[in-house]
Amino acid sequence: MMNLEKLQSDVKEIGADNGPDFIYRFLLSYGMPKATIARLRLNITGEEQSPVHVPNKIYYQFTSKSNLLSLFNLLKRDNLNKIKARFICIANKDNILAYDMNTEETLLSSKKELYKSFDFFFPLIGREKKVITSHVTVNIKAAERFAELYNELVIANKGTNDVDKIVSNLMSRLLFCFFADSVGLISRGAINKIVYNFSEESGTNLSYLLESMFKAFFIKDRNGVPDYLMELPFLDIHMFNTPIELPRFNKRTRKLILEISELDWSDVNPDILGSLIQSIVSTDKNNINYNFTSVPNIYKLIGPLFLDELYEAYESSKNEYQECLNLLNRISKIKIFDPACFTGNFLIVIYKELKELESKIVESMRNLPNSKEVITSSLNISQFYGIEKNEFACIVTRLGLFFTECQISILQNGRLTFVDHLLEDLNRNNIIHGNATRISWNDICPNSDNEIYVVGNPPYKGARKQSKEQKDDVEFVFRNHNNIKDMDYAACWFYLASKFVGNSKNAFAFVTTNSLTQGQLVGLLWPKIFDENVHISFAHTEFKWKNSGKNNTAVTVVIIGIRSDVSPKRKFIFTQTTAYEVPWINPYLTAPKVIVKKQRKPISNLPPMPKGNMPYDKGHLLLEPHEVQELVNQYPTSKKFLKRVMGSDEFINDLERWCIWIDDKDLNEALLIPPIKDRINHVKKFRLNKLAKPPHQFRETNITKTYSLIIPSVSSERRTYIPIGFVNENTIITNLAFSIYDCDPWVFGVISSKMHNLWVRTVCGRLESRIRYSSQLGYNTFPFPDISNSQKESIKRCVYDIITERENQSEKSIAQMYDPDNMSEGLLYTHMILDANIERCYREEPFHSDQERLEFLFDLYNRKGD
DNA sequence: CATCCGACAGCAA
DNA sequence: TTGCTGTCGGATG
Repeated sequence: MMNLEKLQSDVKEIGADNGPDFIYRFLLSYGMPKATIARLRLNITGEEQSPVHVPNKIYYQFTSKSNLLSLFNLLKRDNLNKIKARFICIANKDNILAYDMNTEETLLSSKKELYKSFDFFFPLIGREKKVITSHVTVNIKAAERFAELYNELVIANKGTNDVDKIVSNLMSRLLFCFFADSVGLISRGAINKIVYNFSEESGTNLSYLLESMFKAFFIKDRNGVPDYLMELPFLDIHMFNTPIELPRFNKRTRKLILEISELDWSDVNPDILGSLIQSIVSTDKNNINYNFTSVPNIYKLIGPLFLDELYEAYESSKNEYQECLNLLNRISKIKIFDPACFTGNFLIVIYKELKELESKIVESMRNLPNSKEVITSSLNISQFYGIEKNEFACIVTRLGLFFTECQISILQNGRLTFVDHLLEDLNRNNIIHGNATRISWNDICPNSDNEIYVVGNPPYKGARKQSKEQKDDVEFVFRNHNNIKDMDYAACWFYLASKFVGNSKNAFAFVTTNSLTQGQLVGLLWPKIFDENVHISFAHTEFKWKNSGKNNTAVTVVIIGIRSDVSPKRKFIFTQTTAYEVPWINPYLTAPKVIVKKQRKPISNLPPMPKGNMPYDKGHLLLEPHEVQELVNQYPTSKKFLKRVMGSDEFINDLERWCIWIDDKDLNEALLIPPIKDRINHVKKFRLNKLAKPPHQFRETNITKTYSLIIPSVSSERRTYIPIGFVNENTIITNLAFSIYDCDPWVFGVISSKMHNLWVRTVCGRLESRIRYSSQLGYNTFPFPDISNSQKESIKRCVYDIITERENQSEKSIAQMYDPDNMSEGLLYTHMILDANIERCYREEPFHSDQERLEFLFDLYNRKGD
């Protein structure tokens, strides 16, 4: 067992020393044998940049380049999977980027501070579970205390009008005070001291004390400021310049304030700040989910959008004084605009990044022999624009940017200088409180000749889950279009941003739900976007949402970057481990140039595929096996009115479920059975004013005479084939599966085929990443040639073979038979034969890859559409 | 009439 | 708490 404390202190020492032996000493502390390290050293050919590689453990490359993320993207172009290592690391003189191939986490740190995240590399010493480092716990503690204070105040002031408003007003002023305290805008520890000394322990006069404190900041001539507040400076901050109503305090809330003010607020990590605020405002009732974007995800977005390019420009111009000056000038004019900024994570991270680039340029210039004048930084927070609907979050963004500016100033000058200048920046305020779907973006961030980059993570909300207000917003944004009621809320931002960057050299990129790149949304939204003369410039394919908050939202996201057609750039599709250049990126975030729209009827010669029957019953027409037992035992005649039902779950996992199924002519007889009558009454109640269909029946009453095909609408994406099957006339298929009634067996063959499965995976929607079969999108659009009877016969034989093969293992459920890790050879073989038969319907020459199959299908689809 | 979706939902390990 | 995998209902075209 390794001594973790020693490990951490070793990493700290190695990072601080930062000699040329960094990686070797690093590996040594993580328990790598001395012999291995000696061997690694031998491999070095003298080139500074040759990588250090311990197979299956770590791959480390040193670089002289300053932007590690760009280099990481570059490395992805050769596919990280080819490098056999758990950790991929890139480092330059000061910083290190590490990527964990298993957990897909990215760590970006200075070498000096690497010890704070030393647990990131625990897998190297055989520990998977991470411990939380003290550095992080302090910040989380601050966040939790702050949220606790908020909640306690709301409880303590219950009954007061506008409690939330009053409390959040106070919270923003307190947040300001704690930050101001940490950067020395107020003398350090002053807030804690004043509250401790001059308020009653019971908290009764704290409200009054704080009021006087806030007032004191705004009295320029200090007239009327009580002696005990004289150490507070005059700070002309417009957004706090109006008196506010304060909540009542008690012993507990006073104590919390004291505790919070004792914590160190000097580390404005936007990630932490975001989690802090999210925990406070995420209980919001106006149906907006507040989520902050993690720092690694922000980097995924800003790199390809503009940062990589700026760094390239820097690398190529750092030896030319004039070119450096031009670049500085360019940076000082860039505008960054987040129209859904929440607590400003994007803006703060980008501000820091640009500031760092700027200082690198300045440093390069100073070192040039012909360096003339003294160059100083000119990038400032008034180049950062934002819109945020939540007022509190909006204020936090302003404060976050301002204090980041203060911190950088302290870092560069050793102390806080030009305070008036800084305050002026804060007062200029380009962070607007408002609804981004309603106000003109151009008024907030005026288009000019200079570059504007729009970034962010706009709120997602599916069409059926939007509030009335959000629905109206969508209607308003797309007021010039028809057929827009199924838009996701986030689509508003994509459309408005496309209008904003169209025909300019501006560009935008958003983190967003993968729903926008799938299923019906593709056909609904993207043609409208492309009409604005823009195209997808880069994309990061889907990954699971993650941030450092407590409860991670269950959602799968993508990153999409969009540019105007007048200023195209090289196009890249990124995955977690690769980056490849493509000539074109479609809304599915793949390369072929195609958009598949919903079809009412099959475009090929295939029978119609309706959805199954929907109970629409709040469960009252459905019965579990034990309920059937009880019912039949008590009322044997009820047997006549019971049928098996099958949705996806029942079919795939071999579950038994029953329903009440009554022909109209038998209704009176059925009503004689009290439990059935009872159930029907419940359904009647539920359907009141909703549905005309009589309450003893499902909403649809389709039934087969012979056999019907069942196709699950949602199923696991891990299976090679979407399992489908036949059911007889005694089974009712529910709305959770599709069906083809009285289905000819050769159709089973078409739907089971690899060709069809590929098509469905590509053009249908998903539930997160699950397969979501749909008839209008995947079946009706499927291009399949007209085939002869003899072709149908041979497909039929393949189908019978598959069915026989399934019967041979009938003790298993479909899920077990099609378990991707455990499919029987027989079943695999019969499917393979079927695939070959189906593919011969398209052409004689065999297909060599799925890529080729898809391209062939898209081509056929495009031609069928004509 | 009948569909496609969910900043998901619910269960098991 | 994480991993796995499909419910349910209804506004919408």
